[in-house]
Amino acid sequence: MRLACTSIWCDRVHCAAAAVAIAKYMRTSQLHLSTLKEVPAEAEIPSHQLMLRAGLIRRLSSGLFTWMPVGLRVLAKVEQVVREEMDRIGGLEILMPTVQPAELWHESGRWDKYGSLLLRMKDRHERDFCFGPTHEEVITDLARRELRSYRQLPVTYYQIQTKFRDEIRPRFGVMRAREFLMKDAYSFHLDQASLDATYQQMATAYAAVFTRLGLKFRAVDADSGDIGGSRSQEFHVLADTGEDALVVASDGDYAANLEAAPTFPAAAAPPSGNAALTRVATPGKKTIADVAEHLGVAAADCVKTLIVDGADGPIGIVLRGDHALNEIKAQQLPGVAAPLRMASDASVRRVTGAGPGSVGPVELSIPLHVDHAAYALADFVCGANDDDWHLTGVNWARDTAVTASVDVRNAVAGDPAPGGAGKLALIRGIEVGHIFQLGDVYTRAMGASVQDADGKDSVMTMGCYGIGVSRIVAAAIEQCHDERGIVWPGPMAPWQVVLVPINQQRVAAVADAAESMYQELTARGVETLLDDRDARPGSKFADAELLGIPHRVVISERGLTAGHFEYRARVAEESEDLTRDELFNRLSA
RNA sequence: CGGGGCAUGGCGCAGUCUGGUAGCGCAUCUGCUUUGGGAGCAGAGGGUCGGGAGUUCGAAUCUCUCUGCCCCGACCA
Repeated sequence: MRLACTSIWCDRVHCAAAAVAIAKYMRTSQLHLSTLKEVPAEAEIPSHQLMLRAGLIRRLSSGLFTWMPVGLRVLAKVEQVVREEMDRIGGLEILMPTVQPAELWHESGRWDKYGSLLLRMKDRHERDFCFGPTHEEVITDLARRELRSYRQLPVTYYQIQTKFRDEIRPRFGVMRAREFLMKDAYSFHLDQASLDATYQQMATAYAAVFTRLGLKFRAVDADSGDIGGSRSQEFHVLADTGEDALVVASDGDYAANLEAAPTFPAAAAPPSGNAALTRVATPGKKTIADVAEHLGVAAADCVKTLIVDGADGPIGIVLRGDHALNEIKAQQLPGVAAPLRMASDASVRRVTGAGPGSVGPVELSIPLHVDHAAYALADFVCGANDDDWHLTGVNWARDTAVTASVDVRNAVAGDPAPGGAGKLALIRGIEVGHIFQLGDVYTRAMGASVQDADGKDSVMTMGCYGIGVSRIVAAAIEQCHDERGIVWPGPMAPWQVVLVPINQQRVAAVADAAESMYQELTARGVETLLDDRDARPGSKFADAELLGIPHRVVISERGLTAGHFEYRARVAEESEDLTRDELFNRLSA
């Protein structure tokens, strides 16, 4: 859901520093490379392990990381691609403060709503501030001061800056850090049509960013979450280790985050079974798996009844035994409390007469929401509202008062896709971008309006658009690595080429040839790393592969004698011998 | 927030059960040799064993406490 990544200060000054860094450290002897053979114990997933092993980042504290020179080069490249694509669609780059006054958050109502994700602090005058986790309040404040006329609209501001979110559980290195680098953009409009147009431009720009970076990605329908507003889409880098489950249609281009994927009723009315309603003893069987095994039926022939808190007392939600509750859908159901809370065991017992594990929809007097798939069952099994007893042969029409069903479960593979676009498949992704149409949630709360053509005040409508810049770095590694290390897509690689002279400390011809090639490639604008360390070839090769540099050129005495250089792509299994001209052609391509 | 685990040199670990004054591999430094897949030999430096308190003649080891980090969970009906 949330964007998260890690952190560096990044304003224009910083970017200038990064550019200097890019120009300067090109020889490994100057670079203070510190690669590790062994995996640090703290790292669990490949990207985190490799970022530590390759010396891209160092941890300061939980969820806080220092970007080391090589990592910063990669981060700066991602940042620059994002900046160029924002500029291309007319975004205006600004830089807002990271520290924000509480007053603005009171105006939007989020000071209380945002909870402990917000890092709060006081200044010397005991005034409340927070470290910005996002900037809707600040930008809306800016917009209401700066924007006077509809003639100034639409406008899109963006910044690339450090965010801090006090995550419940930071993990996976910069993948879900507390401090991270984010590009956040905000657009302001007079009407919905204008917002639609910018939103669509932004979607196109995001696709351009991820395409340019060389990543496999997918745009998916999404829930808007805490930030508010209506329409939203997420951009996910596809990787099996991704934290988010996505559904994609077999036909067409429909895709959605699992939490936002609708499911549909199989039929208008439930089938009528003919089994007799029977009470069966299920001593000690609390879970669907236990009950199904005990009775020798499939989990899909059972229903489970969850009791959740509601505004006017507990509410039941009924699902097919093998299906999972979708919390976002659940908390949008009439009467259900948001955020979703499971009822206490005591209140479950009070309203059902049984403890959790023996609850069912038959003769249950509280409001019930029954999922479409559960409603499509006949002769099913459910709890009897009596401890250690279940019912079999249950049928909705005959045995309950339920006459309708709702969508409250997670989709599963094989479910029909919306609009008849075939079946859904499940894949995994890492959320690296999210675009929202906020409407007037913030502009209305904070009084951001302009004069329209009729000279009347008109509340602006708003969109917001985020990219997790630092998370992209980790996501790219997660998507693209092998047992030897990182395999950067070219546009993200810290260098395009690494030159590995062998025995250059002793063979002057090798050192000279390497230096000459280094100078020429650099002059041609090819980002080249010269491994001039007095190290054995094996360790240079291992580092080049760990660092994931796309192209490697070996300069050796025997190669020079034979008139060739050994070239090998990071993704290739074999090397090939090329002449100097062939090599330059290859590397310039 | 709940549960679990861990904390010993820069990194990875052993030693803790059964108390006796700290060890291995990698890395680092010096010298010699070596040079096409993370070199060999010889030598060296580096740790008040996360902090504090306690028990004991004696604590990395036992007790209490604090802190930090990691993992799992927050669908259970």
